[in-house]
Amino acid sequence: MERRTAQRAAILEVLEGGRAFLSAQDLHDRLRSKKRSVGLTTVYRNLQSLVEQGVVDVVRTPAGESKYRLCSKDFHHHHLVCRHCGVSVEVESPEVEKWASVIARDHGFSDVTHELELFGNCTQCKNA
Amino acid sequence: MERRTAQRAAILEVLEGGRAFLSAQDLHDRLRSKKRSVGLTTVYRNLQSLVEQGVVDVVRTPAGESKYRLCSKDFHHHHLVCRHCGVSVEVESPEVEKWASVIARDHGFSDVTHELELFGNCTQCKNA
DNA sequence: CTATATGCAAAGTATTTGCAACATT
DNA sequence: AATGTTGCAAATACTTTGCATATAG
Repeated sequence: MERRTAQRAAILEVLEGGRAFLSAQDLHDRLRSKKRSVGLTTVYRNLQSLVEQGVVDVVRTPAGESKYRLCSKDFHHHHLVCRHCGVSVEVESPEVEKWASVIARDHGFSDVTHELELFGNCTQCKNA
Repeated sequence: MERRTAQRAAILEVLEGGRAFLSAQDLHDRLRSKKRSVGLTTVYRNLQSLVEQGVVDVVRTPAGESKYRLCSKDFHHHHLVCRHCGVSVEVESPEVEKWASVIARDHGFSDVTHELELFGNCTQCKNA
């Protein structure tokens, strides 16, 4: 995943277009409606490599689907994600980080990491 | 899922035996080695009903598998789970709850819920 | 006896892999 | 030309569903 290909560019273009978390399927659909179709397999492969590069973040929805979004790679953050449209905000949580390390120590666990995401309805989708 | 069946009893017996999160498959395997075999489908169906009753908690591992464990249904908590053996501790986090509601308000999101789990290596598995 | 639970086999998701054709460098 | 990339079809992993049979109440 180091060559410049039309598919990769198209994928990045869609990702750069919004702040919403999209599934591989969502991305595939959007590309198709923009007449820039890319195989679903290729979408998966590119997303995976973008995740490895730290350019894209993933959240697993409670329904068990992975959703991807372009993210700041420079600071540790979590997301507040809209259940309906997927828009999201990057949020920091110094107090959570601190809490987590205290808990880890108290129970003698090492190498403790945490998974934290907030899900809600954004201002636009309040009704839905 | 309201009748007393041998299968349901066997499943509960295994769940009551430990503090580890088990996948449906794990449970199915343990039942088989105890000579109390239960169909995998039945394991899934019972787990699902136990989850609905609030008796069992689920965590989705980063690998995308659902794991189940008997849990206190009376208070909101999260889990500190060992990546190797699955043992886990229920932990409370008043500061996280508070933080989450502030974030939600600040961004105008409503009905905000959160998914939070801590993963690490327990004392027994430090080496592994 | 009746309704619910079981369990096999088959279907359904979400994602990954094999591999030949293809495009980038 | 050489190697990385694509995309279809097939494989995988987990979970759910259809349906006939068994069983609790």
